[in-house]
Amino acid sequence: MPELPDVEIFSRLVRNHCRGHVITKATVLDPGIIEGVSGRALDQRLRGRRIEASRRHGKYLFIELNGGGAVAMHFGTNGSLRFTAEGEADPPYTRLRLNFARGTGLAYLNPRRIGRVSLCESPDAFIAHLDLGPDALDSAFDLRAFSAILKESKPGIKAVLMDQMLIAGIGNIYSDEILFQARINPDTPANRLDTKRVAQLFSAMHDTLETAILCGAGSEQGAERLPKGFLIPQRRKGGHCPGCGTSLATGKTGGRSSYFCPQCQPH
DNA sequence: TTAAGTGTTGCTCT
DNA sequence: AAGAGCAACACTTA
Repeated sequence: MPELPDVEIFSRLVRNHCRGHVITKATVLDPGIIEGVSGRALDQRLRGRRIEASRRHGKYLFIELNGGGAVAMHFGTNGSLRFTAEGEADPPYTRLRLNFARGTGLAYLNPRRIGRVSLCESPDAFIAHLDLGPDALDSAFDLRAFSAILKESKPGIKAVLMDQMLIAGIGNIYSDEILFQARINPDTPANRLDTKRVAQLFSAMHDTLETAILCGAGSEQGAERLPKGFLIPQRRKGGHCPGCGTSLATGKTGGRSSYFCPQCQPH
């Protein structure tokens, strides 16, 4: 679930509610989600640090601290972030909590415990180390750069959109949505898309991701607030194309299920 | 009731 | 060597 739009919402939550706050304590409720440091070391390194900024690259969130360094978060399959008020109990599945003065806090939730939190010297170094591709919404990542990547990729376009080393931020759900909006079949080899379709796809990628952010993806009601014409609310067994009403088709790529309209997205 | 499906990443296998 | 398959996990649906 947490793909680029969802993580963007989390990033804004940190920016709006946590920026400027000093961490008084880091409470590790589940050491399993922390990578590279012990719970004790994490607490020691975070105590007294102030949150300066929040930024996102692909599906990763970076909480930047004064004096350098950042907390890097990945949300796996169903993680999320919640700002907690004074006296508020930890939401279910809270794995880590950053405590601020006056009793407020930031809770990292992760029911399935897939996903992780770590410390890094700098987001840029972290991104380089993981060899992540450009963020899908980075303004420097233009049609020209997008086109160059597709031209050199022969796998199906869906697999290419989801490859974090090529383009960062798009997962199983939004790749289906983007391809539906662009009316392109998920199995089309990326390097076989003509110039016009590549431009349509690039535009659909931007529109879809930006619209999802505007609709508050990541929040509980996110999916329900998506505009008419989106595939996601119908993306299930027995779902129908929001455009033509045709029963959605399903496919499998690398163990991931894809949903698409056989009418609007023909081969 | 047991079994399959879900979502992301990283590893193994071919 | 690219591509498939699976493990990690907890929960829901068939």
